[in-house]
Amino acid sequence: MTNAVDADVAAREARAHQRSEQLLDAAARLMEREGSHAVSMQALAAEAGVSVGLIYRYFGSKDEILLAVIVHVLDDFATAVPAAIAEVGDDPVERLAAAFRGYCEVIDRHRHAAVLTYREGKSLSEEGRQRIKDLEVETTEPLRRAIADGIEAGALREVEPELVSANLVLLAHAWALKHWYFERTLSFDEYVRQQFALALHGIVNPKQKRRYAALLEG
Amino acid sequence: MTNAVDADVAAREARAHQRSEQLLDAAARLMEREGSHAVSMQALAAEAGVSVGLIYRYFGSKDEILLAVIVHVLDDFATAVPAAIAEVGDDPVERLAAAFRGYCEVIDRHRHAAVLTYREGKSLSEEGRQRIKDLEVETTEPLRRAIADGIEAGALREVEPELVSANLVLLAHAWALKHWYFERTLSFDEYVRQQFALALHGIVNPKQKRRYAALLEG
Amino acid sequence: MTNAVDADVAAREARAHQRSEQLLDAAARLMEREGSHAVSMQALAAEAGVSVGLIYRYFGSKDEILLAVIVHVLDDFATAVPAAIAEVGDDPVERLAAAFRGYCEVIDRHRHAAVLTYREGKSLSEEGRQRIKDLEVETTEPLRRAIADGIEAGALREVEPELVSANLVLLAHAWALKHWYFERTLSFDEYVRQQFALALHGIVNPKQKRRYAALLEG
Amino acid sequence: MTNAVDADVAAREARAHQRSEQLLDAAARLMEREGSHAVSMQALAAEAGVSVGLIYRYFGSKDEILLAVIVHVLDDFATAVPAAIAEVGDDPVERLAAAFRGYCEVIDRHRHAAVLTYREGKSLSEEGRQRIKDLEVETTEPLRRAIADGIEAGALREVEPELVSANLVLLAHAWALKHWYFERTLSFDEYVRQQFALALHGIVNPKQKRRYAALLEG
DNA sequence: AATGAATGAGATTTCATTCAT
DNA sequence: AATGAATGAAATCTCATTCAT
Repeated sequence: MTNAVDADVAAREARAHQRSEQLLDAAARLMEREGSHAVSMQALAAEAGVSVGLIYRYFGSKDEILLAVIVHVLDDFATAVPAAIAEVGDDPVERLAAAFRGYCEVIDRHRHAAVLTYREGKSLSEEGRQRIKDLEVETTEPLRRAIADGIEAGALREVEPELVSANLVLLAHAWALKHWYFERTLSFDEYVRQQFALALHGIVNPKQKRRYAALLEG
Repeated sequence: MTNAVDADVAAREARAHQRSEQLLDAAARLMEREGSHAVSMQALAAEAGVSVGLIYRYFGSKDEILLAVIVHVLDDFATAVPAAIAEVGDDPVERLAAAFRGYCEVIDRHRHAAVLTYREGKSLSEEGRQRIKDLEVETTEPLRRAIADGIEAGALREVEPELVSANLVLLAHAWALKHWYFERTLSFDEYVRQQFALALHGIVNPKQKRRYAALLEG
Repeated sequence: MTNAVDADVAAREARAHQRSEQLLDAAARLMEREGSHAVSMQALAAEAGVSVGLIYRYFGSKDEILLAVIVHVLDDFATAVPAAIAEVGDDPVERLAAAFRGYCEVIDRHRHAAVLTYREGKSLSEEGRQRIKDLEVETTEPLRRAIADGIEAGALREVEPELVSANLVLLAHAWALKHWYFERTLSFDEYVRQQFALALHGIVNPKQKRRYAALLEG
Repeated sequence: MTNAVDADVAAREARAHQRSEQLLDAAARLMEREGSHAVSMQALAAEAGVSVGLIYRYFGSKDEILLAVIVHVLDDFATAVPAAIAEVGDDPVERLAAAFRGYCEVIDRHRHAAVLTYREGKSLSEEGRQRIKDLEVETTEPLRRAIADGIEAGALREVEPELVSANLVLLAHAWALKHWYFERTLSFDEYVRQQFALALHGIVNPKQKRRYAALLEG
């Protein structure tokens, strides 16, 4: 008996989760197509093929949806970046390259949603803003770590990991922020390679340049 | 007779220009204080000390004001960056440093308005969007030029001026975009120097490093 | 066969009655806790521990529930007031006192629901409004009767039983209507005694004052 | 010049006041006709013959309108009751009678709005609720005062002025609350006289009954 | 040239009611 | 008999824009 009830609860939760995803997907699609300012509840309902009222069963307010979209992206970072790092060897610079590429790929997947972080936080609750900041710090940790490791291993100069990782994140975001500009001359792959090469030139230990020649060429 | 009419026209245009400035200033102040989402026509009128109706005598619509604010910032670039360059000598790297600093200073002056460029342009007319893009290209020209000169002079490596200048612009904008993050650890001066040092490391011709030691140290 | 069917019908009706009670209790609890404006169907379902859908099996609409809550209070009067009277002797004034106290006790039991009677009846059906009025007349009958008896017995002055009973009902309701005011200075018992004393002073036959001295003192 | 500006400001304020009155009148009319639950912003706008948006120039929210309607009634008490008292002589009982009649007349003028005070205060701000309570205390002061004077002068028994005045207020409100009931048998004048007579019987000093025979007869 | 009252469309949010399971 | 997801109308409130003065 208990099992049956448990199963019911589980099934319900699964459906609820599915709905949430459906709504977040619709929100992302809508931003993609109409721009992120065009996400009205009516439009979202229409895009998701549900009624306005239903959205409020899954999200308490419009801001909550905005927050969820952002968190969704940040969650993707939290999963994808470590996974990308895990695929390469122990070399800290290669790990950094993998992390940067992973970061860029997530941005590319959520090009319009990714920009939301830069929206003025007035609409977000203080709590939501804090959560985002925490997640941002958390998701950039792999970058900072790889940089710090690289410095310790003598592969990189004595740079400020905080600043350098922030810059790399910014370069990743730039693919979304200035997409109209970059896409005219660069493919995604070229963008990633060239930007990383340029950044690496800025931080690599000059004595190790030969070792990272491939990465430095872009 | 004609002269009198001409004088009238000139006077009128002068007043009109003054009014525009007054309104754009008010808009900037408002964004600074309340965030750029809080700029309603009513709030703008109150801030500028005029009536709502009057605003429509000088701007056809709210979007036109948005456009004007952005153009205003871009105009500041067009004036200030060349001026900054003119103050230093002929060395292309020093010119680049001056240009970057000039760019950052403009951003710092219009911290909230500067972010508007990244706003999705759906609300802007196609014409307006094009104008902004043209101006952006124009205002970044000094950076591109300094980089190209630096390469030609052998001070810089053979990098892509388009990409590098775009990155420098991005770093300047980052002072506005991620201000909450950077201001915790860096003053404006430190930000400018450290970012430029890092960027310069990425593009300087290794053989010229000694010459630019001061700039490279940040 | 018929008997079996009858038994079924009886069982069903019993269950239905139980459910109704459960829902009305939940409604009362909800009003008590959140105020009577906060009774939404969803909240009611949650409070009663049933589904929204189920409520519609027992009540055709929200207004029907409102009506039922009111009727429930009035039913309590219909039961409790005669019972209170039955506990005292034959003296009409003592019967009146008992009736008033009984009336007040019902109000105190349903403090929030009692106020609903004063809600504007636009939401109630004409039929429902009529039913409430009829029940109100019916439940105040014991008061009227006691007053009439008191007059006939010479214990009370020649007052208008209609008006006096209406006033006593009002004083009972006032315990709910102005509870925030009275509870600051009076306990329920004090309220009942003092109000009745005051009212009795207004209607007692002066020549019988000594006889009712205890009640007149409050 | 200053005078002209002052005149402008004064004229504007006068118009604004007129608008407020117009809106409050419309709200009162609407309650009268449709019941106080039917006052939606749309309906109010339609009734007042203005647009929805305009209402928000004069009142910050719907609750503010509700509050203003209530305050309007209470203000009427504050004016009318002392005026009514001023018309009669020095006798405290006659003053009390005048006050009660004044109170009832205000209620009769705002029959539907008067009931709003009994609405659950959840919708009112804490500040608004406090203001109402303060005004209620203030407007009932003349009644309390007359009663206290009557006791001191030996015209009334030693009753509790707080309780008795609350009851008189309640009787006045009852004309609105139970209008459907009383209007079947009593005119407004009869209602006022009979209720006051009854109440006076409850509080008059028995030795002074002859003196107030007229008032005691209703 | 200037005002600001007035408009009304549109945004977010709630909730009584229905219906497939 | 019971569920609760889903609906959609209606409510409150905002704000770009217009227009009489």
